[in-house]
Amino acid sequence: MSERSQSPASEPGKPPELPWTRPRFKNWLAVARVHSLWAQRLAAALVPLGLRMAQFDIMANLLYEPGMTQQRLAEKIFVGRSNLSMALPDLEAIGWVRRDADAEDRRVRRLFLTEEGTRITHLALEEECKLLDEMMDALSEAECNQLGDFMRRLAEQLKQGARKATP
Amino acid sequence: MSERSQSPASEPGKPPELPWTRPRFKNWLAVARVHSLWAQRLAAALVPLGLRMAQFDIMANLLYEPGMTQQRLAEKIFVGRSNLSMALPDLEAIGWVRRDADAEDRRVRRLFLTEEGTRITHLALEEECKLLDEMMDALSEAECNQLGDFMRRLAEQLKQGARKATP
DNA sequence: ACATTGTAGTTCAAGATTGAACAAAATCAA
DNA sequence: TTGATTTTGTTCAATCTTGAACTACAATGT
Repeated sequence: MSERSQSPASEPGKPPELPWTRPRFKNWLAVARVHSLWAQRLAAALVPLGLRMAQFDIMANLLYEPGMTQQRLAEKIFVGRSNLSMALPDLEAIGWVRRDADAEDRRVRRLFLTEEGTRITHLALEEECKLLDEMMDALSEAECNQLGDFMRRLAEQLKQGARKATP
Repeated sequence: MSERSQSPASEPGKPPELPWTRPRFKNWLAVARVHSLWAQRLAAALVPLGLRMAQFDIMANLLYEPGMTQQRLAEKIFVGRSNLSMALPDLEAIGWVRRDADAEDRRVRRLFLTEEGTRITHLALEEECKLLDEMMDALSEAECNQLGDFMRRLAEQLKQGARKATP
């Protein structure tokens, strides 16, 4: 397993080696850069729809899985529960999201898109797909799938490590 | 070029197709997920050093390229100039960063890590590399390099598109 | 020289995001 | 039942981030 072939850990005495020469570091940097660029482009594309990124994230996930609790949604979009407690009232006020009481568990609020919310979310997803197609034209279909494969493996590995750190 | 093979754009009348079935969409989602997971893990690893992510981003870049102007640094880390105007005084007060006047251009402030700032940044980079090695063990060296290649191509493509949109 | 234009950095107000402390409801253990 | 624990969501204060308006300086054109 753990090859650790690319880790010339800094030895005592010598000046610590900078990581920018290491392939893993450089390659991961490229991931971070694309993510940032993408976030900017997407956010700009959503402005005409009056949507902010955080709102889009919420609404897209509600379209995909209606009736989620806030707890579950927060986990899915990697955000604190308090975040949703702050954001959802706004989306409710705009009229894009409904929060229904749960019959079984009175603590829970079930989240749904309204009709208008659904419409906007579809529009936003269309914009995202346009941008995505533009960007992904740089890769063949096989390469794109490989990218996905790599990323799913990295996510798996990260979650493993998290389990190890929090037993 | 532009194949656009994976875009079944929603036709009028039919219910719009959800993008989660599309390979490009799913694969990109995996990228976003890994990025979020990574950000969380890294932020947690920096807490013991008393560093926040935004600060680490600044300091790592100053270690890599000392003497940058705020303008240039802002571009490199994809934040607004005002962001740095807010963050840098804190780093100065802590004593991790210096802002020197430029002899040639009196508008400019040249940014440098202090000795202590350099030390902390090296420690933080070591932590990052540890996490990175842990995560990247999921990929072979060749796969890791392929990932980097894909990402650099995506970044290039995105910047192309940005030029088209802002001529 | 002087006016115009462009660039570097700051300030400020508005909006996001977070963690900690909290209340309400459910669950579990006697 | 009662009491302890866990889970769900909210509130609040602190921190982050941003865009627009602003100051100060530099570069350019005439």
